[in-house]
Amino acid sequence: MVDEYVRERVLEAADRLYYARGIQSVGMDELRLVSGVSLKGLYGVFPSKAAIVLEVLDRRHALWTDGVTERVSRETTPRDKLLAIYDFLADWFLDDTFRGCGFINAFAELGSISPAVAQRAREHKSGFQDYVARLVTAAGADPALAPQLSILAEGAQTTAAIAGTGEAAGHARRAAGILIDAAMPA
Amino acid sequence: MVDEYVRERVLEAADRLYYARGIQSVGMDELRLVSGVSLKGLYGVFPSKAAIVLEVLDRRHALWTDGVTERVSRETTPRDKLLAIYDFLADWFLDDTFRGCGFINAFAELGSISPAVAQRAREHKSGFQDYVARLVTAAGADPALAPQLSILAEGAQTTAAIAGTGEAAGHARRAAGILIDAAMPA
DNA sequence: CACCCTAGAGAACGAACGTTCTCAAAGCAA
DNA sequence: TTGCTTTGAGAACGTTCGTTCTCTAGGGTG
Repeated sequence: MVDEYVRERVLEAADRLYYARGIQSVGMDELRLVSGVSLKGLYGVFPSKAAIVLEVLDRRHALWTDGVTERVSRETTPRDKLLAIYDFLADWFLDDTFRGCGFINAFAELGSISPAVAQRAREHKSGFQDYVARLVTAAGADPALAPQLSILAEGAQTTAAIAGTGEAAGHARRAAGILIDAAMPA
Repeated sequence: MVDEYVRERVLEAADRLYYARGIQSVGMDELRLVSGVSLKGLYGVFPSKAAIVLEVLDRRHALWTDGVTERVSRETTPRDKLLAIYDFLADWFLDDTFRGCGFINAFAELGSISPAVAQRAREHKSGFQDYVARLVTAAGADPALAPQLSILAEGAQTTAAIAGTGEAAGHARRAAGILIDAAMPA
């Protein structure tokens, strides 16, 4: 299907632009320019900018989930799997396109005026929290560890974004190690 | 000075509107309506919307700093002072106007297109991190504890904002207690 | 009362936005 | 070639924004 190819080109360009500069700061004309798809083409495949935004978020959620699970799966022990989350973050923070969590950014920008955007952000975050909770359960640790590790990951992302440096990943990783040790059975 | 009164009325209304709905979503006309200051009056006291945004951020930084230090000062032991940060957050999260950290939100919305906004966000965060570091030093704990506690506070704010609930404060507080114990001399 | 200065209401302006429309070029079928 | 359909470039439309301008009403001062 040629439509699928056009869709992907648009979504890839939209994700890059929206993430780098904010959603409201990027107009349809610039998306046309960068994606190479004419305005008529854009509106032939998507009904509106709002629909593109939601699909971009869905796509980004899938990329994030794949990236984290892939990195975690490379470790063998339950403890290392939990810590791998912060290794994944460390790598991400070094990417010079890194500008924080796209869902936090989208929520900050549109969460209060677009219920659909707010819902995607909530689903993204609760999905991650559930994933961490499953890793914690598999590790046989106190379930209370899960939200603590999630909050550390969350805080590392915004701290790194605003500071413009990646150190937060290491700080969060060390804190996670201590919390894991405190929550794991001897 | 009557100008000072007008300024404060404008800044208070702007802060409330920008925080609740995002900066770009609030026009000067609505600010006129809510503040009760005419457009001519607005532009008589502020040169532009961008200037209002920066002053709103400065004002919000002062309010945050005052609120945290006041809450911390009510505790006596170094350990309780550190934990008081999360008690302050817990109260804030219960406020039904709570919508996350205004600096994270402003950074997400404008950080990449307004260097001045990005700078205020960085200054706000590094100011808080320095404050936590001073409390950690006063407690005689390992300095590495400071960024860990800052990241927990950061993560609690965004987690609470997106989830729409305040539980994150308690989770962060419990994690902080464990990290403090691990970093304090016996 | 007459005068002047101020200040508010709101029109006006130029730019930018999301979305739709026009029109000419291009591809394809016969 | 001729005719039909599709497509892209970009003009156009209606709205909204930040900012400025106009005009008028009101209030203080002589």
